[in-house]
Amino acid sequence: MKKPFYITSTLPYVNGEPHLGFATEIIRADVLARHRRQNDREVFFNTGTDEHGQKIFLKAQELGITPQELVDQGSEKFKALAETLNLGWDRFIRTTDTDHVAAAQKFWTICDNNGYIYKKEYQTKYCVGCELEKQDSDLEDGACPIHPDKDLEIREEENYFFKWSAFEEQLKTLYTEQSSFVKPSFRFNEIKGFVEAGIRDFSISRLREKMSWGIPVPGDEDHVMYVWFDALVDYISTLGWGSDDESLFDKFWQGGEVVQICGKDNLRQQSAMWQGMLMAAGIKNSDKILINGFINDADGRKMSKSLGNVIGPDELVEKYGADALRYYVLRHVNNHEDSSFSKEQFHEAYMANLVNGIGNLTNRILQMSSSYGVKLESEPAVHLEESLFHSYDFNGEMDRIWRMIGEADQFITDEAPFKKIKVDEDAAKEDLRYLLEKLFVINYYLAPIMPETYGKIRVAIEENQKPETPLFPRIEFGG
RNA sequence: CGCGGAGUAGAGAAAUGGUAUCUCGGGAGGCUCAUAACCUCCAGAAGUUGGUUCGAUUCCAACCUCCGCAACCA
Repeated sequence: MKKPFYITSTLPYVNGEPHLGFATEIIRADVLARHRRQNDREVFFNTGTDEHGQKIFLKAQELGITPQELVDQGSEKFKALAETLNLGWDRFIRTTDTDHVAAAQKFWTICDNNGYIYKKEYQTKYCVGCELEKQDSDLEDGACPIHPDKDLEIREEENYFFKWSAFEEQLKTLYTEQSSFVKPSFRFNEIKGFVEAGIRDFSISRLREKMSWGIPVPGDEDHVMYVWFDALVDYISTLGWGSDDESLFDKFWQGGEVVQICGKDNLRQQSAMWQGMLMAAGIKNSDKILINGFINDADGRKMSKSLGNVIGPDELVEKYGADALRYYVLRHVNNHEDSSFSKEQFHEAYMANLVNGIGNLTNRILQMSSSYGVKLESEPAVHLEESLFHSYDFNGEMDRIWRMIGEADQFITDEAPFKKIKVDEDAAKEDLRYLLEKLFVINYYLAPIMPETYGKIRVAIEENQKPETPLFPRIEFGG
């Protein structure tokens, strides 16, 4: 019996547009889910939206709508990715879902009962110019960058704190025992260094009178939970943890292999904060945290609205199709490092590897096999264990598959069955049988990556007919 | 001396203590099954300065340049 496989993306904060970075994260999660299913494992693939907190609260005020209306609209944009990117998740959880709210409160209560939550005075820095609290990271030279001439007010309030520092040793032990807990290793080193430097308890509540858009703290009506404490619990609440039926939680979290994928900005939250929270609640830790890099523009600058250099997944999918974007983020977005992105690069990769690569190869093989009357008699063996997706090497697996495509192209040139057919029909047919088998195998490996293309090639082989319309049509570059 | 990462053909990437590989782009040729696709060949690269070594792109040191993080962030 193979171990069940649990994969979750982060829950993007609903106050934003889906961008290429998140598209990469969730496509990779989807590919892993499909790949593990292909390997006969039971899979639970989780995603959703993170919907509480101050930013939502303020934005809703600004728009003159309720926070609930705002998050209802926002979560639809992320839900739509299922169709845009062809994703097959098992649950799209919203942190405003009633079962999640109940689970988050239960999680709080357990941590509290175990002695890991306490109340303490908390100092905040408040800029009277902005009329907002400021984090240290918002400040420049200890002053608000927008109002550097105004002094910051120090305000005190009582907050609940999570006793994260109690888990410093346990976290170190976790990192020692699970030697590849965080991938890649340089990110693992980063978080180890962070924890070894000493961790501080963090605030996990906000005063309701100041910011009411959060999950109520159990037993204290004056406070709501800080958004991170609530949101991270989604990874288990989605499985029914804390509900009447914990069977999915037992199967996929307790009894399964738990993999989380996130961007590098989430390293700390996923691999240290959340792990500490799990320890506090007495729940098993995750098994692996995969950390992606960022996607920047062609000049290496962060994509942002203010720079006007944002390229969204929607426009790419509209022009090139979901499979093309899925292909691109797996092969040309670096497994771990930051990557640059431009429409030119994308177009180039599409033309070279999809149009001229797998698309053209499919046509040349099926053109010959159908006209020579050679059909695939039986399905060849596929060695699924060779896939590098087992070890989360997206780029490597893609290169491996495209090497096979190149070999098939070269075989056609070298053996020239289109010439042979005139002088040695049997030999030519033998070549075609080999090529059909090769195409079948390649296609099998492509299945988790490009589900739509996989289906088309499968039909083409079965019917022994080249696709009526090209798998990947030639497209003029523009826009 | 806050912590960390990265510098490889025109562009993007990879591997490696001993001939530096791949993709795109440039040049030449071949082929005609294929979506002007495919195949072959050619030109073109290790930031700087030292050190270790028979030999360094690889290991070490310094410097230069770029980029993250520093408790909100894919």
